[in-house]
Amino acid sequence: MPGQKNTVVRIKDIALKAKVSTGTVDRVIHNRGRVAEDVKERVLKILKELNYEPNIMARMLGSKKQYVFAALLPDHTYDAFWMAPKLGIEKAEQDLKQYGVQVEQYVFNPHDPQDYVKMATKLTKRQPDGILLSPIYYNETLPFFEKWNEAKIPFVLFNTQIAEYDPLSYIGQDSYQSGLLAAKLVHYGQPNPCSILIAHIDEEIHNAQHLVKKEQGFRNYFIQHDLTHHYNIISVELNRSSQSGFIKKLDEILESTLDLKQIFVTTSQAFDIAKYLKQRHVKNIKLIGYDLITPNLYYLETGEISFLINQNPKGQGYWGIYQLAEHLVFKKEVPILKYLPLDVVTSENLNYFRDEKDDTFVEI
Amino acid sequence: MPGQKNTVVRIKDIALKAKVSTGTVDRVIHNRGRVAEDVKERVLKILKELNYEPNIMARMLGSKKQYVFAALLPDHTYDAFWMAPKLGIEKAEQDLKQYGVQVEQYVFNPHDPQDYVKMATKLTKRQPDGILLSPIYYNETLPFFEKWNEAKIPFVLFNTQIAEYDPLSYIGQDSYQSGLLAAKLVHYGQPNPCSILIAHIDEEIHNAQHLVKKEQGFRNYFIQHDLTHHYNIISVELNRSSQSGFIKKLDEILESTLDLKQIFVTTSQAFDIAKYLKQRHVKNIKLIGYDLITPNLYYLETGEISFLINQNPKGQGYWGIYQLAEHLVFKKEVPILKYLPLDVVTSENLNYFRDEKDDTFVEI
DNA sequence: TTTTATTGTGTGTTCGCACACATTCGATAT
DNA sequence: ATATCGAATGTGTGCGAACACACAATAAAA
Repeated sequence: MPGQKNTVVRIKDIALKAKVSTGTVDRVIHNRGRVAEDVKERVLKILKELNYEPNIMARMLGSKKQYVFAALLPDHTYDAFWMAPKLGIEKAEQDLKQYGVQVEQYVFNPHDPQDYVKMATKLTKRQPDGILLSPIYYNETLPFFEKWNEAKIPFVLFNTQIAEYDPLSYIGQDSYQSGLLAAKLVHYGQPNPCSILIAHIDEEIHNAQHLVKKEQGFRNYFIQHDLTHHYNIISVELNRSSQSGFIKKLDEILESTLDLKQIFVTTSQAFDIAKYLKQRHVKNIKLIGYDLITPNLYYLETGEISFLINQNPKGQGYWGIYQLAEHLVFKKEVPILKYLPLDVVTSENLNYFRDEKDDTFVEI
Repeated sequence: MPGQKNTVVRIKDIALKAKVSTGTVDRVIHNRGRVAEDVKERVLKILKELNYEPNIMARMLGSKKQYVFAALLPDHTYDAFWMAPKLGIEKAEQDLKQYGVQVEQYVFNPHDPQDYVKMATKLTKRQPDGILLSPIYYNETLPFFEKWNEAKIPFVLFNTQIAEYDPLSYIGQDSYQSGLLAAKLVHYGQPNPCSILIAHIDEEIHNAQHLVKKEQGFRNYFIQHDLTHHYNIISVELNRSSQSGFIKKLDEILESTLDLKQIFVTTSQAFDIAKYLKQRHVKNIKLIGYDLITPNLYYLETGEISFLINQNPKGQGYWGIYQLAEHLVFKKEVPILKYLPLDVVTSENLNYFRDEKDDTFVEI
């Protein structure tokens, strides 16, 4: 690499060349003022000339600045899905501990918007240096975005995207694209005409917008590939609050749709349909769902579920916190939008995706 | 987490508690000797008790030790596959630069064992602190393993595994498992009886052992699922050195196997079969292959290739170097065997796996 | 016994940066 | 003219670990 000095440039070197003290250079670098305009110019010029890059190690060591990040996320005792982000957040905290990063978790009842607001308020009072949240309540969230913008506290969204305000970044999946992917898998496994069911289960828990996009993607695959006249795609919203209602509804669909060959579950509750199919001894209907939660994995192993699309929830938590650190601690630029890979998981490659011990292996 | 102190433990704290000086603690930590046995025990105990973890920043700053790693890998101009590991290695070098890590690449002509030995010799002369290599020539490699063991230079293998000697770790995929995965995909897309072709192309370039394991995994899937009487699985070795011979062989197979519905290509040359199928206007044969190289991606987009299994070659390079750093720089324990995830790639989720810019997103 | 290794232990300096504090200098006010 | 103030600049210390060195105590060799 041309022009690249192999001797590392230090503040001292800059000071020497600019004929000032290190203190002055320091003031210029951190823009702390109290430097004559001409001197500042001179130092800035040399800084650029020598391509000065601060030594991160020394910087960290010197300033004992502590960073407090706050994470706002649903309580995993209500929905097991949220266990993974929590683990990711904690892993990130562990990795970043030595850089003075500390993460406080604010968990709320995902069924209760009031609780969401309450915890968000509490979090805001704490005045953290950065915020990570899954903004599952749209309207309730917006006022906080304004507050945080005013207070210049960067926030990162995960799992649920709200595009109206500009977060530092969004970490999650492209729901539309994941619908397309699911459709591809369905189509690949079912090349002949048939009926396909899209099932949204317990939609009010996760943000409904996700599910809509998944369905759009799914349906558009068939439109784009000019397959609409071969496939009869129906969609249904199911609710598990009443177990008998849930089963009755499914019974109805199966009775009225004799050529039903595939079910695409847009949430992580595929296992409930799998259970139903097993009970009814239905063998010829294939199932695709989301998320590697335990009951899903069981049916993936037994074959009731063909594929699970991994939303990498642990990674969402991990990278969310990591983004904040990249921005605040390492002062790097971070991408505004970051979609995580859409992992196709079967019982054959499951091992590499499930959360084993401290596995940090990864795609780069 | 119970028992977790939130105050960071320093050498000073250990020294205080053990009623010795920091120098003594330092000697114990680095096992430099010159410490009375009983004192050593005491310090060690307290070290463990307080769960001491050295401050990386301070460690790096204090010792300006530079690490030289050497990477031995095939020249990507002979086989595009090797571009990705190279990029991964360079990315790791970039990430680790600030910790004083420097990587030297030794590239060889993958068709020439002599060149392999020549570069390995050159590398060995350099006496690097750590070595990363893809040992594609078994016999030629063993003597070097001995030399490196003697010189106590840790080495990491990637892509090709040699189990006889004990490397610091192996980074790559589980070929057998990837065969199973491919079989699952084939079976899912072709539930009805048919013939299936396993094609090994240009096998002498990559290590043949890989391909054998892939085939084993593939065939065993059908055995395990008691499907052998439904499927006729044939395998063939193709060589592209003669284009006409390549085509002739395929013509023969297609003529003699009328119910051929799926082809599983165990190498990254699926695109060549795809090209053939397109030329012959064969529409009803599905194709599964490996690796996201450009020609494969083209046929993945156009639909000739159904799935590609991503071997994550960039990740192999990246994590290989990273493992060395974990061991030598960060003094962490590293897993001996590290299998990278088996990614199922279609045109719908391709974007998240192909190497875009600086993407560092990942599963954790 | 004195000298010389050997072992055990403590002290001090260094790394590059951040930040608190000290100093200089000129301008204005008294 | 001298005190006062504030802007501009310099100096000094600490962060935590690594490592060189100093010194003490003891053991071995003279």
